[in-house]
Amino acid sequence: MLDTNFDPKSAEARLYAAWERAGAFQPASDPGAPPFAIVIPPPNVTGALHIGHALNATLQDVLVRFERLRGKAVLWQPGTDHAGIATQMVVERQLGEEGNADRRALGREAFLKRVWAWKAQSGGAILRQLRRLGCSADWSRERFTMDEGLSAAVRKVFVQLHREGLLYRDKRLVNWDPHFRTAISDLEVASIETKGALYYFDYPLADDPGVTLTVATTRPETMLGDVAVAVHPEDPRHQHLVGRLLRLPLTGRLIPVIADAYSDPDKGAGAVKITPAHDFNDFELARRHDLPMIGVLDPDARLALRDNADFLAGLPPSPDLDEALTLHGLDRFEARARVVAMMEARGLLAKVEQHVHALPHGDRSGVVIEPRLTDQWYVDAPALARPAVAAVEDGRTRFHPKTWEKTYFEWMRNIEPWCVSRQIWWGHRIPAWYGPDGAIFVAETEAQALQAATERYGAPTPLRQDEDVLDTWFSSALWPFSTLGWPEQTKDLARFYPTATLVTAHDIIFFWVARMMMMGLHFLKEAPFRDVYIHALVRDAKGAKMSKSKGNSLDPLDLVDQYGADALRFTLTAMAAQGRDIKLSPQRIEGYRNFGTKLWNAARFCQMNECALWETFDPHAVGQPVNRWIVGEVARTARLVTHELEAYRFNEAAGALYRFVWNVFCDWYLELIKPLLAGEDEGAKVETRRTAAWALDQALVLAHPFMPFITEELWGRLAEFGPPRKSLLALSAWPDLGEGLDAPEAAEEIEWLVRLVSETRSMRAELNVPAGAKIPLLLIGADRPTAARLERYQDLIDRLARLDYSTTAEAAPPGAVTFVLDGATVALPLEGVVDFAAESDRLAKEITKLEAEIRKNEAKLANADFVRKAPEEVVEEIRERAAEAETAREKLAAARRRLSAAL
RNA sequence: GGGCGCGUAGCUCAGCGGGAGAGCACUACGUUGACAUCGUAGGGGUCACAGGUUCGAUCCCUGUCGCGCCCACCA
Repeated sequence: MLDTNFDPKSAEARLYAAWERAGAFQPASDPGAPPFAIVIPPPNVTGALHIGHALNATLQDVLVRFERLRGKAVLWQPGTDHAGIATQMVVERQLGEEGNADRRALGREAFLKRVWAWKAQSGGAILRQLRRLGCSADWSRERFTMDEGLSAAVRKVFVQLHREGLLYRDKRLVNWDPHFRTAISDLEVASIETKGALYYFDYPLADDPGVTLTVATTRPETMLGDVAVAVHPEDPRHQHLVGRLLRLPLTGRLIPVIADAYSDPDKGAGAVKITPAHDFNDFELARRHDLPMIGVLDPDARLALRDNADFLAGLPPSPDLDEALTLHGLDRFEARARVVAMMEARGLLAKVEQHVHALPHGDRSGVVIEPRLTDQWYVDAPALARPAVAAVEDGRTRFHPKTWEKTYFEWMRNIEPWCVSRQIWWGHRIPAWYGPDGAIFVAETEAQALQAATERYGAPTPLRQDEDVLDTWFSSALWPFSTLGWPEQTKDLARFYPTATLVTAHDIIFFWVARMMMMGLHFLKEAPFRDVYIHALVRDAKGAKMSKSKGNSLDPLDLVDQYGADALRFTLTAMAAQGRDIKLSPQRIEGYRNFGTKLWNAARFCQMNECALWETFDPHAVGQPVNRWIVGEVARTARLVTHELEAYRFNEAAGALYRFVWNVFCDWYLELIKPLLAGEDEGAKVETRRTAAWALDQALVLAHPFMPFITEELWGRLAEFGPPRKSLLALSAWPDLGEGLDAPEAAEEIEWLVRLVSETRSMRAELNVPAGAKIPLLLIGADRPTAARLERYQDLIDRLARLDYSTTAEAAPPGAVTFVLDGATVALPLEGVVDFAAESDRLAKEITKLEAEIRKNEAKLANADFVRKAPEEVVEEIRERAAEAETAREKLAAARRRLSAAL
């Protein structure tokens, strides 16, 4: 016998082990089974599960379990990401906390050993946590972005793109993170509103120091790298200065005034200083005007002046220059203050204004990003983006909800070259080697590079490998095919690529989805997935994105401990409506935990009543109306849940299931069959037991994707009294019930019954009839079939509505309260039990309500346009509604008259 | 500056052209042997505001106000 509660703590691990033992998570070997593959968005290998992962994984597991039950060969590919900067950051912090030398002092090899050790220690924890949620990924295929196979894929992609001219080395401005001392991509930069100051500097003319041109800057320290001042070509204020030379204060460099439309007469001082090595716009402008580029910051964003040949070139010695050189080695912000002071001392600081502007910050380091001129590797993203855009345009890949396609297009159509090299150590080392003359050899192995070098130099020549590693997202971009064995042409690759659905949050559409699309289309010629389901972000109370670094994340494992995995899963699924972010509350989870308990106790009831599954049970063959009705409801619910899941409306699917189990099966069906189960009619009893068992069984299957543990447990436990199960629930079959099971006449009958009971209960409660009091019920003016129904369900009605007896009658006795059901009047003789004056008031209120309804409907029907233009069935519906309201009003008015007479 | 989304019951949120919904919270009643993690009944909403389209608008369009997010060249 089942306990009154499901105990997740004792059951979850046991059930999970049973699934794994049965190989339930491996794709079906049946070659005829249609494939269905999902690759997991690989979490950071050293990370911990947060609520966003829980949502993401739950939705994938719902789909995967659903499709597995539908008989597909399902592969949920799990794995983890090495997460370059993030992981390196963690280990560097550890080194710091231990008081150890930093990574540079430690050396590359020793440092990497540390990271691998950390990975060995903490890596995989997050995947174990996913198991606790019930995730049915095929763990036997777990991959890691830096394992041997995936690394081979990375090298192959790098080399091939390079050979095709789609990957190249270039010297351009990059977003430089001075904290990590590495380049980062545009995407890893976040604009943050920052308070600063706008400084107005006067730059004197070289041959007429009395005349100055004022420029405004938020970054005074970069003036040391100025190479020009630009004014707008049509700005009358500065026309006469174009072509003349300014003497840059502090350094004495002679720089030209040039005309360029980039300069906005309305911004700042109307003339803008040009520092090509430290500003993206200035860089472009310098290219147009063939200006030199003078970098004045080192990798730590300190001023680099002393041994800086670019900076010193052509500068005559001077006391000013000597003073400027004292800034060497100063941090950029310190230098900023010093430069301002030096300019002020020379009377060249015109003014200072407070200024708020958006500054780029490293999303990991949080420091202000410094544009810096460096050599980096770039992927020709604009070229790769074109097919990726086309694939979504023509519907080969579809986003759900569709609105995200706009975001995708917007970014893809304006994409910039992707800087893929990183000056860190944890990651895929760039497979490029340099010869003594600077020649570059890109090859998948060092041996191949050396071979190429030998050919080039005519003799074996030592090469130096590129020190940098690749952007983490470079390997993630290959995930849908590298995990399947590519570049080998494996059976898995042939079977599961392209994958079916990608499930992810919108914050990584650019980082990941777009890049998988680019790489998948380029290397496999097919988009990596047919559907992209974008789910909500789980946010904190303030609506801020949850993240480990902010420390505002909830721990899903705590919630699992507290409520069970099923409750958390059902909650997340039920809240996963498209298009809105989720704010999670424990109360909500509690509510859905109770739903599990409800299902459990429904099963317990069935068990107590010996509702065992009958192997040859045919739902088409049941005869009792209540059984025919529930069979139809099961079929309807199965169709609905299927339909909603196919459309990725997880919340609708969960809602349909919830309503069926609680509001239909428990609230009504189980109550309605109690007399049958306790009755004398053996035939009806047997049929009802089998039907109840069948309906519950179907419900378990339908609920399994959402609540795998409790349903699997019930599936097993219920078999203790019936025929043995052929398989675990996880490997059973999804209901495929057509419309042949619908039983409209049975449904109408049962719904009438439900309304009669509900209305009667409502009446009793409203009139404060004590819950224990048994009262009679009289049905007046009923047609033959309705009267027959009353007779057929008399016992049931009496029980559910707590009646003394129920019967048909000619007329209501004088002292009776009444209500109207369909065409008939229901009378409850309550003389002496209720206050007739109060009842009269109640009737008056009801009548007023009905009159309002009648007026509304009649006004509609009187509107010729409505009758002419509205669809026939709508007009008909309003007519019926009006007629019903009118009958009800008449009956209630009559009742009120009787009541007055009785008083 | 550009874009996306949201303002519906006390709270968290569904719904989205034809009679306003759920969960929780609240009120009253209830140990009718599945379930008190429960049952029965109930209160509670000019569906942000203003225009428009329509026979009909919470739903579609426009605008306003409020809130959130993404993107954007640091004068």
